[in-house]
Amino acid sequence: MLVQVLNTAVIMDVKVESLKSELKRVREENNTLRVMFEVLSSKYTKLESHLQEINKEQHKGMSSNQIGSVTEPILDVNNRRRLEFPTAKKPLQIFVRTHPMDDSLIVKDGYQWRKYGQKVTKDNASPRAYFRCSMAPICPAKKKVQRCLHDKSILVATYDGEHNHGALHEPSSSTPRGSSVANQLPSIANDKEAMNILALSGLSQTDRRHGEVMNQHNYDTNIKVEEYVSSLIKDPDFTMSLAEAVARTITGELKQQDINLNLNIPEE
DNA sequence: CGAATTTGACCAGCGC
DNA sequence: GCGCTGGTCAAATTCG
Repeated sequence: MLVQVLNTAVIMDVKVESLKSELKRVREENNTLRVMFEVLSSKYTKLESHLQEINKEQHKGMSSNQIGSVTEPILDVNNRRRLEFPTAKKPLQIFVRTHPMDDSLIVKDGYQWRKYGQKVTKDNASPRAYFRCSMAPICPAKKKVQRCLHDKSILVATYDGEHNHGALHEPSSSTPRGSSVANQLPSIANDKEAMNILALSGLSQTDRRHGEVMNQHNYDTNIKVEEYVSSLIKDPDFTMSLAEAVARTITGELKQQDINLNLNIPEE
C-alpha cells in the first residue's frame, strides 16, 4: 500500500517535471517570437515613415507639374472609366483566408445568404459569386465573393446595401453549428458595426482553425510586412542583432523563471 | 418535396 | 449600333 502511494508520488513528480520543462520551452519560444515581433515592428515603423516622406516628396513634384491641368479619371485595364466611390460610401470589403484546398466561395459572417449567380470576370480567372441576404423577406443587402487574384486562399467579400433587419440572428438549422463567426460575436444591432468587428476580430477559435478575417487595411499591411520580413531575413546584420537580442532575453528570462518556480510565483 | 445551388440567357451601361 | 462586361433572372438540378 505504502509502496503504491510512493510510486504514484514519483510518477506525479516526473509528470510535474516534464510539464515544467514543457512550460519553460513554450515560454522561451513565446519570448523569442515577442522579441522578433518587437524588432520587426520598430523597423517597420521606421520604414513606413520613410516611405511616407518619399510619397510626400513625389506628390509635391506631381502637383507642381499638374498646375492648370484637369485631374485624369481612374481607368481600368481597358481604359474604361472606373466607378469611384467616395471614401465614406466605399463598399465594405473583407478578406477571409481559407484552407488552400477549400474551393468554396462561402464567407461565414453570421448572416444567411442565398446565392443567385456566378460569373467569371475579366480581371480575375476565379469566378465571382453573387449572394443576397435571405434572413429577411425583402432585405436589400447583397455581397459578392471572389478569390484574391494574387492569393487563391484568400476570399474577397464585397458588401452592398444595408440589412433592414436588426440584430444578427442565432445560426439557423441551415447554418452548421459553430461554423459561423457570429457565434463568437455579441448581438449587434448595426450591421456595419458588426462587419467592422468581424473584419477586425480574426482571432476567434473557429477562425483560428478555418482562416483569418482581415479588413482592407490589415490585408495591405500584412502584404507590406511579409515583403519587409523577407528582405530582413536576407539582411545578415539584422540576423546577427536579432540573435544577440534573443540570446540576451532568453538568458534573462531563464533567470526570472528559476526565481518564480522556486518561489511558486505564477507568471502572467 | 421544398429549399438551395448551378448555370446559361438576358439586360443595362459604357466605350468606340 | 455593336461589342464587351458586370449584374440579375429563372429553369434545371442537387441536396437534405
